[in-house]
Amino acid sequence: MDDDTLDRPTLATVAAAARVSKQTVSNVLNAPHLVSEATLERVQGVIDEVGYRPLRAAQQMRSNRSQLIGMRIEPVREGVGGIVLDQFLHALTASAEESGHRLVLFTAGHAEAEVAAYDELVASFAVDAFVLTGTSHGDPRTAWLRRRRLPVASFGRPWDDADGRSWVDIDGAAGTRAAVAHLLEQGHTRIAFLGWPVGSGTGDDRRAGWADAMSSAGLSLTGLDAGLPDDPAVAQAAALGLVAARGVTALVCASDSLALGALGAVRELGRDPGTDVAVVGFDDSPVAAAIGLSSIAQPVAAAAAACIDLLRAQLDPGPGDAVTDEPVLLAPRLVVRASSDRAAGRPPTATPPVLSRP
Amino acid sequence: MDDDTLDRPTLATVAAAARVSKQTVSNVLNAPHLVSEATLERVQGVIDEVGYRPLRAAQQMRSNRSQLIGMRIEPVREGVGGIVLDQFLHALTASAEESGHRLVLFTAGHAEAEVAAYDELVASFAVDAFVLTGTSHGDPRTAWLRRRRLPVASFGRPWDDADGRSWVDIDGAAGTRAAVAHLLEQGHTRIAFLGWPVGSGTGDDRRAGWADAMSSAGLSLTGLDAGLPDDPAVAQAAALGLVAARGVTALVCASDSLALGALGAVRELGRDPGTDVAVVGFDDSPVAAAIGLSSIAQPVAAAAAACIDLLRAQLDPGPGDAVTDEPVLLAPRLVVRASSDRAAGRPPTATPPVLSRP
DNA sequence: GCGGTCACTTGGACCGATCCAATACAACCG
DNA sequence: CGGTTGTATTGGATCGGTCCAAGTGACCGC
Repeated sequence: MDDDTLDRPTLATVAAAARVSKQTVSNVLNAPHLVSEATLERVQGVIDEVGYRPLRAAQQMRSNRSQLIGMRIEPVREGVGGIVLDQFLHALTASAEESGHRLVLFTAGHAEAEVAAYDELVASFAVDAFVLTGTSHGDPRTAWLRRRRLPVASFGRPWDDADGRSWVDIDGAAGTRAAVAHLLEQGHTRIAFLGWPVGSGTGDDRRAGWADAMSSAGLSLTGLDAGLPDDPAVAQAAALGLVAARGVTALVCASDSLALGALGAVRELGRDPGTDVAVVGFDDSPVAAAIGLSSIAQPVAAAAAACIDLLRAQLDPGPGDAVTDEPVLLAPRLVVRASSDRAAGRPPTATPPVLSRP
Repeated sequence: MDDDTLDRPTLATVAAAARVSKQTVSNVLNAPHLVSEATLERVQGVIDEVGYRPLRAAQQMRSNRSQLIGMRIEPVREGVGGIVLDQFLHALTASAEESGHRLVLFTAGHAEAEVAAYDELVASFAVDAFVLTGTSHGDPRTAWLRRRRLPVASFGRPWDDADGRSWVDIDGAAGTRAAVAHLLEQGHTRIAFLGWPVGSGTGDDRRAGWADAMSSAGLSLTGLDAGLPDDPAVAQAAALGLVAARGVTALVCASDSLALGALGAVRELGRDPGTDVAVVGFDDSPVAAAIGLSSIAQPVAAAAAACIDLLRAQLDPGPGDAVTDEPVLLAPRLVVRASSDRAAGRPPTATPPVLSRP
């Protein structure tokens, strides 16, 4: 047995071993219908035997396809918020792999630097496509990419219509609507919303769902809506006021961080979370699972798969794919835990507390 | 002005515009000392003007360097535990970029599939190196990679000595020692350890630090050591016993999940966390920051940089780099928050509770 | 003035795949 | 039986860089 570990087999190697030309080997892999049954089998046998795999770089030189998808990740991590993006990244890797692609990561401090990074990746690496996250109003990135006609899919709506229709997002409004419905069912009527200041697309979306469901139930919204930074301590103070002064018995929150603060307020008032005052978070981060907080889970795996589908449609616009180049809006799923479940009663083992330090 | 947006400039394009040969342009970029001042400037000018960048795929064909580093990420996410790895991933992307490399992600269900993925990456993408995480006893991956003489760095000790010395890890024992020291300073003497069952390298390491510091202080370990699955509910029950029945006033935990459970037990007993009973977690996950839990932070950025250094030394073994091919053990940092700080007193706003559902 | 060194520059082969045009050979048809 | 089709296979050019060996002057010392 010769040591085949030294240098990798090439088309020429395989061709020689199978006594055919390089081109025929190439055809076996890329256009099998052009090859006769007999040679097909023989060549395939040699390929398997020597473990031949075409070198992507060589293919890329002629085909201009790298099979790589670029994605930017944040250089630093913000608290709990980044977790959903990380989950998305994991799912995206898996989805990309299913369609023969791989993810390449890069960082960029600010939007300007990110465009420079795109430039470099497109020019030198020839990344085939990009997945964007955290798109915002007037995003310079989408404009740049669009100008170059590069395949793009974004996770999160580009809140400007001009930024194209190639996006996948979670229907935040549907999530908070479901939360309100669940709380109404539990007998609550004074249901407040703890969200971010008006202006962030995502936050406004989630607020809208709450407002919508409340109005539909004939309930007033007055004084039940808070716009806060994504900080548990701030949320705790705000929730304190809502529960103590305004008779609120349930809080729908735009994030698990805010919900964490809300739980703190409930505890501080000596009420029992879940039984007396219900709290629902958003994102279903590991924290929520760990402390028994009801939360709205984003279907990140489905979102990732949808992103890849969008990219595929742009990469090779086949007849069947033309239709799929449409925005995708996915419904989140409410995960009910002890923090909003009266039926569960007071859980026997409970209550790690949360402290905050001035 | 001709439209240079249509096809990207190549070496030949630049060479023609600067009236030199392709090779000279190549030298300008790769061996500037061979080029005269005058032509250097002129060629550089053209390069900047047309925005030329070498195509990585073409470079790779001759140099056999892809500038890509492969890293596997878990297909599914386990609770809070995976967060450190995600943070590491972010830091690694940044570090890799500084040395001109990029990260390629891939997934693999089980170890066997992972080796197959390595095979594919090495053969077709020509990944230059790999970063491993979560290495374990008798890991088939390290053996395979070692056999191929592929540059590898692992984050986390390969607990078999045979698996090489190219690793970076956090000194868990130093972390728990620091936690014990901090708790002794706060006046605690009944300090328990909430960890995982004996057998996991990481867990045993963290336990050893606690045991070591306790012994050094002349304190007994008997009955103060618990080995549990990484689940807050289980930890809560265990902590309950330790505090109520054994007079424990401080708990050092092998993870933030366990610490979360411990805090629950403290609350359940009506004691005040931080003042009456102190709790210290491990990993400093966002949860810890959010709820005011003291925790031991892993220096992931430093670990990532060290991994890249190890890889660089293996990729081009220069004379200066030979020394750096040594294991790296980094000291973690204790972050003190309200859950273990008597001086902080009872925080005014506090206590989101943690519920668990049967 | 002539060989030799040095600094700079160049042409051409080459990496490993794909694309295109050309060929060999059989079958089929009028 | 010549001509047309169609199938199976092949050779050679090509993508855009890097490596290697060779070439061109200028300058220097003897």
